[in-house]
Amino acid sequence: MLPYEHFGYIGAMTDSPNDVTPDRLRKADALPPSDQHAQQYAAVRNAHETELLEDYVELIADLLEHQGEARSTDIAARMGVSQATVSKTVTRLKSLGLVSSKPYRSLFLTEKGEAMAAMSHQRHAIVLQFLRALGVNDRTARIDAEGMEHHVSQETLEIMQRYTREQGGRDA
Amino acid sequence: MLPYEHFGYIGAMTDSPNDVTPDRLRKADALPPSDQHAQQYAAVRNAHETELLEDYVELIADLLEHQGEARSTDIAARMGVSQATVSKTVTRLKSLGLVSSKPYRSLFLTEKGEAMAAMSHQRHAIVLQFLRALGVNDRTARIDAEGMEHHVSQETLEIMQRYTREQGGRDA
DNA sequence: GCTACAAGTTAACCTTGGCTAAAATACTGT
DNA sequence: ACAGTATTTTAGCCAAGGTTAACTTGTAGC
Ligand SMILES: [Mn+2]
Ligand SMILES: [Mn+2]
Ligand SMILES: [Mn+2]
Ligand SMILES: [Mn+2]
Repeated sequence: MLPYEHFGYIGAMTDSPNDVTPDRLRKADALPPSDQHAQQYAAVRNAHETELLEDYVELIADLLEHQGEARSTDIAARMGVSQATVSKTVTRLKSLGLVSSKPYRSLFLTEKGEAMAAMSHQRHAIVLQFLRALGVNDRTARIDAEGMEHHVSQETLEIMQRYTREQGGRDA
Repeated sequence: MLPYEHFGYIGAMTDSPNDVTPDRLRKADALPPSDQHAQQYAAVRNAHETELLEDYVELIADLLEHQGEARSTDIAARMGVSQATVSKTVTRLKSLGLVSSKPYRSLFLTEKGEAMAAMSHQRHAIVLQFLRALGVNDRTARIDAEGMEHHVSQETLEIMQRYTREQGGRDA
């Protein structure tokens, strides 16, 4: 079921055999101090806690804007999961005060939900536009952005934005 | 417990009020076709399935290289989780044929585990070096790379690598 | 106004990835 | 050699995010 039964990638871009990497690059390979290292992983676990919620509220906002309402069938279709899964996640979103709805009716965002959706949307757009500006194919850029967006710091976001702005004028 | 109780970010970089965005940029905001959208999310769910395994084998390889052995105490400290958690995850890694060890002894990678570690390490390095080349602070770059690495396509990796190579000579 | 179908919910189940507390094993110093 | 400490494993717990199957509710057509 899992991949990694076979590896085609390595070797193609492995460090060249006669390695001439200067030391300033090589020594960066050492492990970071243990506590800093732990903070890296903690940040990732943290991002994973809100990731799905962000995608949901963002999608709900998009549906409200582009289709007028956010039905859980549409969410299920767009997320590629069952309606039961959507139902359960929506329950969680409601209990977190991000979404409101009456049973068997369309979904809405609370103030808090809208704020989260706006932030997520903005961040998503910055990452997507950056990837396109870098030269990544639109289809691929959308896939990568969907995952990357949740792991990009404020600092990096700003740099991406600057790059896109400067690069944007060049061609596109 | 979860964030998003308060938002400081928005407004700082929201689309400017008197918006002059040309149409070619604006219309990209439309939702992608439903099935393509679903594939985006599926790709993310997919990445999440192997993410932790990749981080583990990568860390084990690093420990073997830099400390001579990979003890689960060290893994627990570096990952910032309890030893019980490491023990359970290692059981899973073994059942997947990525790690081998005798009970109460140090850990080793199988062939398959080493292949996965090498790939993961390489990808991780490309992303990290790219972020640094972009101008992201090392500490931040490490945090972002730890999460981003699992969501970067081959295509994007190659572009990142090229950028780092070209930009690398400029300053640094 | 019924009937049929679409949409939404609920129940029961599974895996992953965390935790704490307790038990088992290994290691170290005297 | 063995006492005490450090390490590893196990057991029992929990939440998130997924599934299918069965049930409920809403809605459109006739
Ligand atoms: Mn998003
Ligand atoms: Mn996303
Ligand atoms: Mn990694
Ligand atoms: Mn990682």
